[in-house]
Formats: sequence, C-alpha cells, structure tokens
Amino acid sequence: MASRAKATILDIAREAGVSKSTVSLVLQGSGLIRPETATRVRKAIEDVGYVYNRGAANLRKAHSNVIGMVINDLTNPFFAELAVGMERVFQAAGVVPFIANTAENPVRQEEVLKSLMEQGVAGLIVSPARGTTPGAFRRIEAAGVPIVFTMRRLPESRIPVIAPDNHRGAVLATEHLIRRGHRRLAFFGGSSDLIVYHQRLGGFIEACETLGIPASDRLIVEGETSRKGGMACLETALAAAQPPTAALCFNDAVAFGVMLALRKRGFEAGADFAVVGFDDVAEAEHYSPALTSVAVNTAGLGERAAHVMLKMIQSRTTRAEDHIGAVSLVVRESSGPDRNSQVGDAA
Amino acid sequence: MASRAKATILDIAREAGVSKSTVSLVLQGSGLIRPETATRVRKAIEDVGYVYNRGAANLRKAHSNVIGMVINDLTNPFFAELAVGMERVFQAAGVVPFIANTAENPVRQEEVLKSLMEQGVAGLIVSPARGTTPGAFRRIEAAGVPIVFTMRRLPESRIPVIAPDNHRGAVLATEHLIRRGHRRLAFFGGSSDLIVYHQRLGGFIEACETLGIPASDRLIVEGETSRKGGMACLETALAAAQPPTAALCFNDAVAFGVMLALRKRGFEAGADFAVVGFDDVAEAEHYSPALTSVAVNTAGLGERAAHVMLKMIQSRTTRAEDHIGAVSLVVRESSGPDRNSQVGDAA
DNA sequence: CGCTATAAATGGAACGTTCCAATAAATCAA
DNA sequence: TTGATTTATTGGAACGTTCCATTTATAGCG
Repeated sequence: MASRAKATILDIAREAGVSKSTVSLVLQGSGLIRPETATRVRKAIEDVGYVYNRGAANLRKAHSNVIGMVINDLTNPFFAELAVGMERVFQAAGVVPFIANTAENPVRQEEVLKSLMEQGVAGLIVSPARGTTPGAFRRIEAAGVPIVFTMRRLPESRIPVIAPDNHRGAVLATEHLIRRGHRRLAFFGGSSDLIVYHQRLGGFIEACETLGIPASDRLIVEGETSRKGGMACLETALAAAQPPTAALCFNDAVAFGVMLALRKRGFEAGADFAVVGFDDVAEAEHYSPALTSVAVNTAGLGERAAHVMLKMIQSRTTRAEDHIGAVSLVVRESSGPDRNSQVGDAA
Repeated sequence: MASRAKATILDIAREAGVSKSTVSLVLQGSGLIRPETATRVRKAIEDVGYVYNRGAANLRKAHSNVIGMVINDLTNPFFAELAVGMERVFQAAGVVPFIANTAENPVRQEEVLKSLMEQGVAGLIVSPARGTTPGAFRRIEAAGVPIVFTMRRLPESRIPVIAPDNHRGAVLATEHLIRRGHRRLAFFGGSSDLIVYHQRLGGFIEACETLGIPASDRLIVEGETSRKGGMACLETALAAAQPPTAALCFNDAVAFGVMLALRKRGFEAGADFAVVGFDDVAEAEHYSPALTSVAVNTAGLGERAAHVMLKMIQSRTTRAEDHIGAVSLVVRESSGPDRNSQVGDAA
C-alpha cells in the first residue's frame, strides 16, 4: 500500500499501457483523449496512489493556482473575518489561499514573503506589518507578481489598496459622541507609524473642529492596538486634570480594553463614560454593554480584495484601482449621553 | 528594473562569470566556495532580482521546508492561539507554516489537503473538520507524509494526536459545580459525531455518577459549537419542567452564548445560573462576568504539536506518540453556588 | 482503391534546480 | 622537478511535468 518512491506520470503510463503524454492530457482534462482510455488512466492513477507534482508542472507553465494571504495579526478576530470573506471568493474560483501570519513583525514578514515567492504564488494579498519599510515589496513588484494591500497602505507605493473609509468612519463616530452631549473627547490607541491611524485620528479631529470642540478639550493617547493597550489608555486619560467623558477607540480591541478598565474601576461604559470602537467585529454586538462601533463590512472587503486579485491575475497586470469601502456607525449601548449634559439626542 | 522573463541561476552565473553549479553552491551556503567568489555571486543575485525556485529544487532533493496547517475554524480564537504557538516553534526551525481554513467542511478540507500535497509539503498538522471520513488521510499516509492531529482525532486511525485531557477537564469542571451545591446539571453544545464530544460528555457523566447526581437530574443538549448554539441550548434547557441550575459547556464559545442568553432574560451568570466553559480562551478572563473555564494551555499544545512534527520529519517516520496535555480548572465569577443550596464550598 | 481529413496517441525537448564525478589550480612533500 | 593532496570550480545528467511536432489509426469520399 505505501509506495516507497512516490509515483510519477511515468508509473501511471506504464500501469495503464499508454504514454506519459496521454496521462498528462488526462490530468488536464483534455478532450483529445478517448473516454475509455481516460477511464483506464484514471484507474491507474488511483491504483498507484499518485500525487500531482505542481512544482514540476510550474516549471513549464508558469503560474500556479496558489495565492498568499499575509496577515499581520491572526489573533485579531477582525482578520479572521477578512480571511473568511476572501476564501469564499477564492474557493469558487478554484484557488487555494495560503494564510501566513507575520505577528506584526517586519522581519517575519520578510521571511514569509520570501517563502511564498519561492513557492511560486500567483498573487499576494497583504495587510502589511507595522514598520514595514517602503522598499519591502519592490522585489516582488519587479517580479511581476500582483499584490493587493488590505486595510493598510504603505507611505509611497502604487500598490492597490482595499480599505474602509477610515476618515469618514471616525467623523461619524465623533459626531455621534458630540451630539450626545460630550464635550471632552479622547482618541485612544494606535500609533502614528500607521497611515490608518492618521486617517482615523484625522476624522476625529475634523469632526471636533467642525462642531466646535477646541484642541484643549481633546485628548489623544497612543497605545497598543489590543485590549491591554486600551486599558492603559483609559488609565492615562483618567489621570488627566480634566478627564474626557467619551472616547473613540482606534479599533474594537482597544474599546474592549477600555470597557474592561472602566469596570475594574467600578464605572459602566455607556452610563459613566462613552466608548465607541472601530471595525465592528462580531463580538461587539455580544459584549456587555454592547459596543457602539464603526462597521466596515469586513467580509465584504475581503471578497472585494479577492476579486481584485483574481482580475489582476487574469489580465496579467500589476495595477488596479484602490477601493474605499463604505462605512456606517452601529449605535449600541456603550455610547450613552454625557450625564452632565442636557442634550439627549437619540440618534 | 522589472525583468521580463524571471532570472534563473544561469543568468546569475553569466552575470558573475561563474558556472551554474557555483551559483547553486553559494545559494546553499556551501563553504566550498572562495569568499570573494561568493560575494561576487551574491551581488549578481541582487542585480538581476533573482527569486529562488523551490519547485525546481524540490524536483531533485525531495522534501521542502513548508508545513501545512489545516484548521477547521479560523474564526474561533482558540485556533488562532493554537496557530500562534506552532508558529513560534516553526519560525525557530526555519520552517514556514502555511495555514488553510476548512470552515468545518470536509469537501473543502479535501481540496485544501490536495493542494497542500501537490505543493509538496513536508508535513501536515490538522484539526480535522467535522464529518471527516475515516479514509480521508489514507492517501497522505501512503505517500509517507507525516501527519499530526491536534485537538480532534478520527475514529480508527493510527495518526498521532496532540490534545488536552478532555475527560479529566470535564470531571474537574463538573465536580466544581456539584461542590458548589448544584444538583440539576446540564451539558450544553457539541454534537455526537465528534470524539471530543464523547470525551467531555463522558467526564461530565462520570463525575455526576461518582457524586450521586442521577440521570434524571442531568440534561444533555446538543448544539452548534458557537455563541448562537449556546443561546439555543439555554432556551431549550429553561423550557424543561425542572430546569438545570448550572451547565458545563462544550467550549467557551457556547458558554459565551449561554451567558448572553441569560442576560437577555434578565438573569446573571454566576448568581442565577452557573456556567463553565472549556478551552479558556483569552477572552474568558475579560468577559463580564469572567468565565470559569477549563484551561488547556492552548499555545503549549500548539508548540508541542510543532515539535512532534519536526521530530517526525527529521527521523522520517510517520508515527509518534499521542500527547495528552494536562488541564486545570480556572475558577472565575460565572460559576457561583446554587442559591437554594446551603453548601457554600469556596473551592 | 487511393487520397485526404480527422481523431487519438506519442516521443522528445524544455523548464530551473541539485549533485556527482571530473577537472583545473594551488599547495605540499620528497 | 614530480607526484600526491587539497582547494575551487565545473559540466552534465537527473528530477516530473508540459507542449509542440509527429506518428499512427480511423473514417470519409469520389
């Protein structure tokens, strides 16, 4: 049963009494082969326990059917949701995506990209790790392998990006907080080496200025984009002379951390302090209190990225249009009105 | 800059004025090459934008440095944690793991395995999808590719398994609930086509029998292993004539669902109904109320699985010992005493 | 029957590496 | 100097596939 050396098409050919070329044609589903012959060959394939060697095949025909998905933080459920959206599209196209995690580490990212390239991937969908150097993808571009960035972009690069409208999302969320009567606002989490950070923070600031919140009433606290980071942000903010009464968080993970820290201090998110997240991961709806968040249609973005990639491969181009996905604010319990304010805006 | 046809070692050889063999040796870091020659070759490699073709190389030297990780549900943070543990080990060994998601679908799993095999992986770490047929891995075994199962096993297979002590974990959790005075107990979630289910349920039943809870006071509700499944389980249970006062859940996702459903009905987990989860995902500690759960040392299991795999590859064997990881119960807030019971056991 | 047209199957070169055996150059011992 | 040894380098065959150009078999037609 266990064959010593692995079988090749030559073994199949011998077994079925045909030539290797015939076997190859059967493998490719060519109509040139007489059905009975094809059946015989397929039986032989089963009998010898043949495994197709894609590496050998790629040697002749160039690109493969594998696409690499390089993700900066697999433990963030947001990225798992994104991956699921992509997989749906790829599966339908008969493409298998291989996922690799960089754990937000540019060195690891380098290794992962190298390995994927050596494997001969047809394309790469990447959410770059923080601190990725601008030149990190030059080699890959030069090799003519299509790349699509998701969620994050790099400073000066012509690689297409699929991302939500971060600026608009932050504006929506900030306006919401201000309409609820909050006058001292904070922006929690993230760090300025991320373009996404500037986009979201920019929306926050713009909304503040439009609606008359002066810079002196705004508090900006950078921090890790994790629960732990969120907890730290809240502690920092509460230590201020005039602490904020509401915060827009860089993402939902930070928001969960903030809510946790509030509870530890005996406060309740929504009643004592308003919290708004960003991304609207599945958990947001099921948290206690339920988290108000900016919904970015995560799975939809994943699908979009996959479609763009397939199109690029098909038309063998390395460029494509950016896609900025629409966002919406999902208001739940965590963003109640300021208790000292008369304004009881329901929306 | 963008080279038309991709460069090969022959191009490098021409560029550096050496033979292809020399280039190959440099690529492999052989000490046989004079340092100055090596430097010259390395420069040429940079200049022509060379990408190593692992497929071609594998044609000669058999096994590659890629390992496939096949996971049945990437959106369950538990598996992300498991993956992270594995990656730590593999990275140190210079191996790149490619992760593929089967979304609990045996057909998809088949495709994914096929693709991984065609790619020539050195080994496979698999958490099999529910409903996997016993023969699904026979071809792979026959091909001599080492496989390690994690978390789940298949009915009749000699493939090594790395998993927590599910039976013991369930016993610990159930004893805990009974000591807290609960006399009507439920087991929520999971389905009987999973061996893990029988292990955990078996522990539950054993503890009940040992401590004198009759079958008539036990309620077993199968269900999806997700939040939604947990919510449904609770609804079913509360509709019973003599509803339980405590439940051991198949995993943490189910437990979160149960707690959510409790809250929707105005009950509080821990005070009105005791809930215990299984797996102890990171979120359990940060939930409200914090979830009592059976800790399985997820990342540790991942590391262990990776180590076993590396050992198997190294010693080119296809067998290895099973590993049953120790478990412990982490008591938090969700598993308070039965309110009608006098027993106030603190442990 | 001979001829062409079509269908089915085939041999061989090529793809980009590795590795063995062989060569060439440098060093050493006598 | 010569042969032996060591150090660097090299050509060529092999790996398992694809695909082009052929060959062989089958059918069609007058």
